[in-house]
Amino acid sequence: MKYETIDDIVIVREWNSFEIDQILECGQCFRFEKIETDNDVKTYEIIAFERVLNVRQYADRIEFSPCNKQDFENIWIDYFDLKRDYEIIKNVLYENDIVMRDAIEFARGIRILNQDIFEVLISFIISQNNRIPQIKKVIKNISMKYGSKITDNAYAFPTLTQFEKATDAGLRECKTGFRSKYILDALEKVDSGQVILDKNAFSTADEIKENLLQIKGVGNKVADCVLLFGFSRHEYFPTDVWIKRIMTKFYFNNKETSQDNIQKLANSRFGEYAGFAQQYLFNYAIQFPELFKN
DNA sequence: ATCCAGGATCTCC
DNA sequence: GGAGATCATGGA
Repeated sequence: MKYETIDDIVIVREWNSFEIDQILECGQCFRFEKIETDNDVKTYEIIAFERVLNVRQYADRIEFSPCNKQDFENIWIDYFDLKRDYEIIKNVLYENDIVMRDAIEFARGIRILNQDIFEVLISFIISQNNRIPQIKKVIKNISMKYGSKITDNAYAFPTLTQFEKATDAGLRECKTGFRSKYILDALEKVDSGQVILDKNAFSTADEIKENLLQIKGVGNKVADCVLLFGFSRHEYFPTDVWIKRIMTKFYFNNKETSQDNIQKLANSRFGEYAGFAQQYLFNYAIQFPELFKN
């Protein structure tokens, strides 16, 4: 990947497996806005790591702005997972798997973002029994209420310290609903050190998961999302209703099966790339909901 | 109006 | 250890 810096714009001219609309709209993150998409350029605005980033993708270049060289190298290369070769992953997942082939071909430009762990934790607590547009609204409400103002209309996701003034009533004003008590429990346990959101604090991913599961409102699926999207544990395969539907239909001959069987199949078939497979499949499933209507 | 959503928990058996 | 109700909120 080659890039250069002009004023406050970083321009990438060579890349593979990067389509900004697919990366953001595939359900892994919530703090973005589509500015425009036409034939020449796709423009999105992202809020992450206390910054607002504008991404403009043309046929021959991708522009990141405002962005200096340091931020690009210290933050965004990791955030967009730009050092990983997704062609290798896709080739492995392709083998002997016509379903994965279709899912990947449908969105070859997906990448798994490396997001802030704390933000991922709170965001996916909010995601339970909820819809993506509503999740985005709630997170935006929370950021406006407790987070720092970055620009005129962009607020950073609150830090743990900023969340200290959060109350049940305050969170409910942000439309968190019944999840407010779960958020408060997460905040308390992270603050006390009972739950540790540090990539280096545990030797195995299963220990991280055990640690996360102590939080009231964090179950198997939310924990797996935090592991995959926050802790960069790409072998985890978050199994929500959509994954259940698409796995049941295409890998279990449309016959209902247990969560455990789905996990086992994902592990044996996708292995260390299960998390990537999950994102291709999830994205594929939500784009064709009519496939799963009985 | 009724149903359901990137689930988890509680209750009951 | 599985099945069913419940949890806010809002869009279809």
